[in-house]
Amino acid sequence: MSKEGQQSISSRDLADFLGANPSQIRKDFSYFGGFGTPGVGYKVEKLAKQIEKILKLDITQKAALVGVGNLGSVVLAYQGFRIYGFDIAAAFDTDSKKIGKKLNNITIEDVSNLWTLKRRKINIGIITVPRDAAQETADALVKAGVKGILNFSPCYITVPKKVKVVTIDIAMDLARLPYYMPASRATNT
Amino acid sequence: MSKEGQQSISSRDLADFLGANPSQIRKDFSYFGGFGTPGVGYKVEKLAKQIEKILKLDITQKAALVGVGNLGSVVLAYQGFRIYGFDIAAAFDTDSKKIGKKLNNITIEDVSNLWTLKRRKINIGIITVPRDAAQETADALVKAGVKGILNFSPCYITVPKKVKVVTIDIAMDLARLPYYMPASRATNT
DNA sequence: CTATGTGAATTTATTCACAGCA
DNA sequence: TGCTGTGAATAAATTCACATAG
Repeated sequence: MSKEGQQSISSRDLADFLGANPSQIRKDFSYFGGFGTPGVGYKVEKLAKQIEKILKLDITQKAALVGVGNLGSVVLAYQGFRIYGFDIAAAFDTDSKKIGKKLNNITIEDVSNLWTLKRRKINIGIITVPRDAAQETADALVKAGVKGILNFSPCYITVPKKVKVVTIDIAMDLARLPYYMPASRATNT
Repeated sequence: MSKEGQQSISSRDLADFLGANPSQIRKDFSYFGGFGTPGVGYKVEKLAKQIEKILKLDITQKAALVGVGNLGSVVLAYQGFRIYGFDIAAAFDTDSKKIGKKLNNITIEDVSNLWTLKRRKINIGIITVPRDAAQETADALVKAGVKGILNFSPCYITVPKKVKVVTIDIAMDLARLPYYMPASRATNT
């Protein structure tokens, strides 16, 4: 909107755009102080800046990726992570055939060197290992002093509460669609 | 658990495993009739079958993917979709250089042929086009008679309410982590 | 007038607590 | 005894409704 020269937007239009209720929009923003102008709406530029600040997308932190398999390689290659404040600065794997190889300018290291993260000021871990290895990887990352974990393995992992985990389980999302699809009634008969 | 020979599991253990509250587990299951045995728990096999049935993962439906770009190719290649009842049976794109090519045994077709979906009994659409094209793609899919849409574009799309949309926006999930990370305090000072 | 910000009302989700079954 | 299923109690999220600012 900013690029298109739009100056401001109302909670109603924002709600339409997002498929939500206008009150929801206003209430949510109000929790962070409220930055709209009565009678006008929200200044697009200002709103964007505020949201960036609230979500802390305005600062970049170094991250280490563990598990350079199929998914891991894709994540490593995906530069879009920078927008969200993640700078993938290191990659680890257990496979000796991969260790030492370079991918996207990052040399793959042995997971036994995870402990060096603290020293290297890397405090986000990205888990892209198979499910069975997810918990031990998380443990190692916590031991290495990371403060946040992005978990791509389809499982719940346990960490001390000072560490924040965000699990991204596409499979879980996928499984939602069939449930809502009316066509499935066909098998109920 | 079933593979490991475990016969049954209690709501407490299930809750621990998922990071939830036992009551939550029992309440949720009870909405679908309740299939546990007092004093014992839930029979693992039976539970799995029930959940499959509830989520309708036990039936497969044909799906068409639109947008064979980076993401689209990955999705097309990912056979794991079958588990969730999706059988990707067709792929479409606008790029004439891609049309006619084969990928994973599927010949890429011109999007202008989307209307053939109804005839081909394909009633799920998978959107992997750039954001700007997402809404028009959704419109075309609805016109072609799909009943469900899996939207990988980072935007809200509008469809008639008889059509169910599940949007998978990894970026949105990613953006959550920085917010919760304590280390970010560094910039607040 | 228009659209925000926010208490109050409402709705929805979660948790408690316990009767009753295996 | 151990654990489910479920009403009742509690907590949380959403929506209403309106006073108030531009």
